[in-house]
Amino acid sequence: MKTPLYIYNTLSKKKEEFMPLNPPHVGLYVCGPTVYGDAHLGHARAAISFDLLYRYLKYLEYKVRYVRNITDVGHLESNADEGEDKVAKKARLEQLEPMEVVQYYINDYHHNMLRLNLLEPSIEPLASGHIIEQQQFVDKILKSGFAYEKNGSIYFDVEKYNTKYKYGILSGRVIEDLKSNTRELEGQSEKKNPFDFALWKKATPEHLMHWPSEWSEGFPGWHLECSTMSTKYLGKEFDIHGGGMDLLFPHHECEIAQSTAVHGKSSVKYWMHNNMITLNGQKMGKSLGNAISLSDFFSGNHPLLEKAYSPMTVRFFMMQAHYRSTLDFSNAALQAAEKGMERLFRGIDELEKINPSDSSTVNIEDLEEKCHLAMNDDLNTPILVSHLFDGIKIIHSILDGKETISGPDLDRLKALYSNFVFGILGLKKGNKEQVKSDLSSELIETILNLRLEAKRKKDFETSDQIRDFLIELGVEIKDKKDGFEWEIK
RNA sequence: GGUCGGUUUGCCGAGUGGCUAGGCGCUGGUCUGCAAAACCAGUUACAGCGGUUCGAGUCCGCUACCGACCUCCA
Repeated sequence: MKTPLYIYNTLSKKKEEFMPLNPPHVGLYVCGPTVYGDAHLGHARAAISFDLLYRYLKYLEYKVRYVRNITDVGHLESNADEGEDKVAKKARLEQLEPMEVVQYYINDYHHNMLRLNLLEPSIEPLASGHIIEQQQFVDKILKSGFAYEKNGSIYFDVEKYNTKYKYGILSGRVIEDLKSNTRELEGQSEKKNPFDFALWKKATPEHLMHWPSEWSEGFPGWHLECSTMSTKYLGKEFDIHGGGMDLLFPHHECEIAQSTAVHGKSSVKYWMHNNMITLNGQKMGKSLGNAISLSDFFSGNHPLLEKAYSPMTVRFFMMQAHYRSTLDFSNAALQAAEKGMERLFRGIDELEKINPSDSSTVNIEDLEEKCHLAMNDDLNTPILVSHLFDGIKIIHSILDGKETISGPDLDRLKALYSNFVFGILGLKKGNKEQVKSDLSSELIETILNLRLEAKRKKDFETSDQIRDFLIELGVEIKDKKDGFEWEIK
């Protein structure tokens, strides 16, 4: 690769050249979902953003270990230290075992991620499976002196930490501001400061999920699981930590504090954050009640949806925007993406019809270089997509006889689309091709041949009747010069 | 209130100070028995005001509006 990969590091607020700690190995950790509700468009944004990164790193021939966790405990509601565990709450409401709730939503998440054509992470650890490790981590923080015990709960001492290190390096927050701004809520008297966060929390009697420890029967704090599991599987120092921008503070800031307290420095070299999906300009979020689930998108079963959108439409929609920009949901935008993607796929299909010439009048190498440049510039997929559409114009020009392409260049162009569209953007074609191979497709073609015959005999009444009949059944007919093509709508 | 980000052509959405992003839509054309589909062409905007510069969506300042985080969130 002529140009190196640059990625935006939230820590430095700059695009930095990506240089792995131990090439060709790359450690990538991404905050996955808290499994207490249906996977929604926001989950898809994060997952797809980092799936893109994962795919591109692999394309660049890095050996990537991709860890994406699942939060199934320790994630509290309303207040990080006093609220009720989200999973436990759901379980109580639905009279289910907590792990039953967890399993249900993990299945839902996996199912939807698979439909979005996400590659599976190398490791997908559950917080509940790492209680011992988290307790050990708490122990280390206690030994480092940056935590204190109160009534069986362990809290991180942010103020003390701030005297030796600096709290707030990622979010740009300063502790003095936090002192004046952190909202005072009731029942926080256990903590020295309101911005201290729980590492281990003693369980109240109604709390369903708890484990024994030397401090109390309790459960780990939310921020702890990511510090524990990322360093367990990727080492004390690793390359990339990703997640949604909404996790930047306090979650990721606390992770940095925890790791630094134990290891003396932050574990993460590059912090990457995807931006939010908005709905009418407002963040789409579970807690705001305006999140549309992925299942709804795929079925079209939601008052705000004018129709069903395929997983690939959703994926392409996101690829047309940069991962660090907010992306506003609308039916118009989704439908525009759907049509654009169809045009892209049609163009790629046309590739197979090209006959190579002795020489090229088109510059495929240049196109390829532009695609790489776009991706190397902090994964600029909108620019990449624009180049891919330029390539589609080239394909049509060749088929029109306006341009020529040599055999090697044709292979190169095919490889380009295969690599970038299917490999890196992670798009895949629908199942229309499958339909074409079975009996019904043969029937459709037989009927269309009869129509063609009628047209030749200028029996337009019959041919139009057949056309109306098939359109009624959802078959789209595309008349060509000497024949026809068709598609299931 | 504090911190940070945004305001781009009808819509979505990129833009590294100087030459057309791209998609959708729209208009015209090609093809066609008609239509549809497809393809081709056209469609030059950068919230406001001031400044820096030979030259500014692009840098600086101010104003207006919108949003994110500061509480769980992808």
